Order: sequence, then structure tokens, then C-alpha cells
Amino acid sequence: MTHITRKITRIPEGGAVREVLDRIGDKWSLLLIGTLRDGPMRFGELEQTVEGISQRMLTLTLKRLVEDGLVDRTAYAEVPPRVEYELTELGRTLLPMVISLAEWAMAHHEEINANRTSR
Amino acid sequence: MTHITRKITRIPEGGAVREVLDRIGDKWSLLLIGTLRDGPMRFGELEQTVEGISQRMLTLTLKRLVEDGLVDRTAYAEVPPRVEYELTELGRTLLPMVISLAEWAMAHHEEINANRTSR
DNA sequence: CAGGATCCGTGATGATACTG
DNA sequence: CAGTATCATCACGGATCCTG
Repeated sequence: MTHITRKITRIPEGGAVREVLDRIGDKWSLLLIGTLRDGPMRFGELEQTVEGISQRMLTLTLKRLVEDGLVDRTAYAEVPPRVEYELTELGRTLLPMVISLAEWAMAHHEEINANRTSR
Repeated sequence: MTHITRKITRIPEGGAVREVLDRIGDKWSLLLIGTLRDGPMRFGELEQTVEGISQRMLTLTLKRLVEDGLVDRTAYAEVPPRVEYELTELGRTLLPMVISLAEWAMAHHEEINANRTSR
């Protein structure tokens, strides 16, 4: 852990990282994943829980998450329609990081804000 | 874990999370933070390492990271100029998550790509 | 209820050229 | 070398209206 020839100066396969970041690093994906951590939720439920999200963005983001295999969509043939979304196995593997990030955010956002305004 | 009134259905202080996500969840911040994990680096070094980043975006992103207190900037009064960037203490607290994310990305990006194209 | 379709502003990013 | 300045673009995302 000292100065022993650090060879790994860069993240290998930075392309993959950027690729994935482009998918989950957008405005709503991580928030949705975090919101889904306790189990299935309906469309409207998500819309109310993730405050600030527009119907359009909820639709689009969910669609992409489903395409990427992070979220499962289940539509029940009922009237009125009911659609539930829940994390896939793959999606669940992201949870620890999402939760860590959320906790980090809550722990440090004030500090960051303070830094910003103090210059 | 059955139906016992799950109270924590949403991330508390979602505002803070979104706030922080808006700062570090952009196109380059996490990549830069990950790149700086082994110690100080010069501007040009970063430019070459983080491939694809434009000079402009490198400048802007670094500036924001410095403002937010995640990165320190040290300019040496030399000719030619030398400027080094390195993570602050606060910035270093993000490293575990960044590294986890990078590893997750590398481990799953193929799976995600496969999912995407298989629909 | 759960979306689809459309219109549109604007912020983020890239390219290029210039400078202390 | 390490930036600034300027211009152009384009995807992101919001608002609104419509429908199976």
C-alpha cells in the first residue's frame, strides 16, 4: 500500500464503464432502482414516490431499464390496467452500490453545498 | 420479509440524492474520480488517460469537482506550467463506490448489451 | 390506470481557435 | 502546458393532450 509501482493508473475498459454510466448514470435510473429495492411497484406508485419525475420520463426510463434487463415489467390483464415493475436479479446486484451512493449523498450533500458557496 | 408494512419504500431525502447525482452522475465526474484514485495527476495526463474527453469538458468537470471539494488543484509556478489534481479526503470517500461501479460495469456490460439487442 | 404522441426550450457537450 | 472563448448542435427532459 505504499508506493509500490502503481501500474493500474487507469480503469481498464473505461469504455465499458462509460457505456454503463450512460445507461444508469442518467437523471432517474438510479433513483428508480433505489425506489424499487423493497419489491414490485405499480406505475402510479412510482410516479408518486419519485417526486419530480414526469410521466414521460418515468415511462422512458422504465422502458430502458427493462430493455437493459435491470427491471421486469408485469402487466396484469385487468380493468383498469395494472402494471408492476420490479428489479431483476441483475438489477438487484446494483442495489448495494445504489444504497451506498444514496447514503453517501445524504451524509455529504451539505458539505458539498457548503464548499460550493464558499468560493 | 412478508408483507409486514414496508415503511421504507422510498429513499429518504431523495432531494439530496438527486442533488449529488446531478454533480457526480454526469458524463465524466465518476470517470475522473476513478482515474485519480492512485494519486495526483497532471492536466495533460488526465486528458490522455480519460480517452474521449475534450479539453473543454476536462476543464469544466475538474473545476466543478474542485468547487465541490472532491478534488484539489495545485498549480506550480513553473515554465511551462504544471498543474496537478488529486482527490481530497471527501473525494476519497467516494472511491469504494466508484470502484464498485466500475467493476460492476465491466462484469455486466456484455450482459446488458446482450439484453438490449435481444429485443 | 398506464402509457403514447407531439411540441419545444435549454443545458450539456463537442469542435475549433486563441492565449498567459 | 494548461487552460479560455466562442459557436453550433443535439439529446434530455418538461408540458400538454390523447387513448386502449
